[in-house]
Amino acid sequence: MLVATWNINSIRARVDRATAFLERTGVDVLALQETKCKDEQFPAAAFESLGYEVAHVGHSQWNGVAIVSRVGIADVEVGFPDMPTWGDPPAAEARAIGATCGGVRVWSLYIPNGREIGDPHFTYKLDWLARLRDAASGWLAADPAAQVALVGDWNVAPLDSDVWDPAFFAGRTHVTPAEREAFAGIAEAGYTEVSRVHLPAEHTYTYWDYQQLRFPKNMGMRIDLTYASPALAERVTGVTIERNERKGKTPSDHVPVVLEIEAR
DNA sequence: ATGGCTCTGCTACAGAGA
Repeated sequence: MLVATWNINSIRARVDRATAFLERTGVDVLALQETKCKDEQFPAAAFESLGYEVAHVGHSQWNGVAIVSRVGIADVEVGFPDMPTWGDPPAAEARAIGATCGGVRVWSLYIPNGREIGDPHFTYKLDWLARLRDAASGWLAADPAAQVALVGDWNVAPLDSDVWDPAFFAGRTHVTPAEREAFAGIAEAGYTEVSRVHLPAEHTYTYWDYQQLRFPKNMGMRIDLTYASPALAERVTGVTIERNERKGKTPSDHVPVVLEIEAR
């Protein structure tokens, strides 16, 4: 089974890319982030005509996460337990959706950006990751053999070698010790970040800014990552970063990351 | 690939992204 994650940066602007990607790769489960639309605006028919089912949550032009699956999509859950809220009045944002697909509990996650160090959004980001750690820890406590994939845009570069120039990021978000510790909390809860296990090379990126010719110069970041529960991690036989999806006309600034999972 | 940002709502620009 193939499970992929992709920050698509508007599903309406790139639905043709997404469907072409599914047809080309045969991915069974695709987790999307930054769909940037409301539920009724999501182009579900384009996926359904290819034999996929869709679960989506989106409230506005911001955020939005989805799971697209051709191996079932059961027990859809919008948001995880005790997920932090944002705004005034406080409300749950469309940043997490879970579903059981082909026997794997897949979570499509869009971790808050944080904006600037010290910004309330930065505190929100750290809190969001801490609550996710607690939820993920609970899932393993309830079932140590759980098949759980936490995939998405984490907005954290765990290592200095995950960004094109650590000096550029000094004083910026995504690389601070606080963010990296919050990200590591998921590992401390028992999960393995499987993309690095299979793709350990430094300067392996999943995102390149649209500005300043960052992609042709390969000045990117590795922020689209996958935590797998112990029982799932041992079934992951390979990971692929679909770098070519950053090329061509109107790409997303992120590319898909594909996990190959062996059958049980 | 041969270039120096893009999406949304809205219709002028502002907010957000990272």
